[in-house]
Amino acid sequence: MPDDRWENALSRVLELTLLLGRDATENLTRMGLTEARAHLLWELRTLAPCTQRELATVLRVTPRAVTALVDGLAETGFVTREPCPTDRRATLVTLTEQGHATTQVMVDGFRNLARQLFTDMPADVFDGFDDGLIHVISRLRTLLARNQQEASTTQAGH
Amino acid sequence: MPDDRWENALSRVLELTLLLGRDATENLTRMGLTEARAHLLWELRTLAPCTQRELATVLRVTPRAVTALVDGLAETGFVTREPCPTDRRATLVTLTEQGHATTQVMVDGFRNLARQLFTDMPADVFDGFDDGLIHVISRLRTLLARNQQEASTTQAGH
DNA sequence: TATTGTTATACTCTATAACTATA
DNA sequence: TATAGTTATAGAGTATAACAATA
Repeated sequence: MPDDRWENALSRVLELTLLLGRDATENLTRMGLTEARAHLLWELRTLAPCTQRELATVLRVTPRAVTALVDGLAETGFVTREPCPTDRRATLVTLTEQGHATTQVMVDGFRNLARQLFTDMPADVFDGFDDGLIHVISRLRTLLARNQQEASTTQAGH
Repeated sequence: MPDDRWENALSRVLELTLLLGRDATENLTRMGLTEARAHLLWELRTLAPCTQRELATVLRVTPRAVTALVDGLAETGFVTREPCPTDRRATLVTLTEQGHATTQVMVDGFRNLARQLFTDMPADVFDGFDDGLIHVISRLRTLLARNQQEASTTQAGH
């Protein structure tokens, strides 16, 4: 198989990420959310109530960034902070009623998008698409793990 | 087909975008680039020399943002500004030698990634994956165009 | 001692608005 | 008048470092 076809496919993947990002930003803006805050809310949907430390880990940002994001989400009424009963250093972030309603809108939007993207895709194409996704994600995970390893050995070398 | 499979596929697409972003950020950081600056450089690869106005249009950001990005890229030696010979208001952004070398590294990385992602994907799976991408991108374009239209009519209604 | 979250500070990206120079 | 790019200003997101409270 010529490399051209692979490069075209990867170009399409990148275009897809651009278009999805554009769609998401538009919809989130209408809900009064940014992508970073929506990402936190999305994780909270399954993790709440959870500590800011946990959020920092799953979002792959610093605790400082979580403080800022939770500040914003609390000011706009999506979440509240509560003291953690078992660890007085920690605070638990929970969804308000508005926060629950908003994550539900996000879930509905997600399902709706899935339906609109795939509803009239031929079954055999869908199967190949899904298998391809699994394959590509697996490859990418391997690559990232390898980079991670290289980075840490490089650091150790200093 | 049950909606579950569509939702799982969309989840995988989102995961893929996350992983690709992580990989890109890591590689770009090593080159002394951010994603925004790399995006501008990537467009410059085919457009240079071009005006900042053109860059603002293709990057979908304001002229002000382009000024800031070009400032940063010029300071770090990737691009230079030159007066536009046909329009004295405009400036042409061109790639320096370092800029050319860097975009070449980016292209090589892109090709390398395509190879690593698809090299041992069965041909029939690849075909389905690629067809699926085309289908999904087409749907998404339609959706975005519809949202765009709604937004402008809503605005006109005021 | 290690961990949780904060304050202090700074950098990048982006936007709007007002302005200059040019078309 | 309209356009290209800038300055001024502001807000969001993120990072590092120093610190307080707690484990």
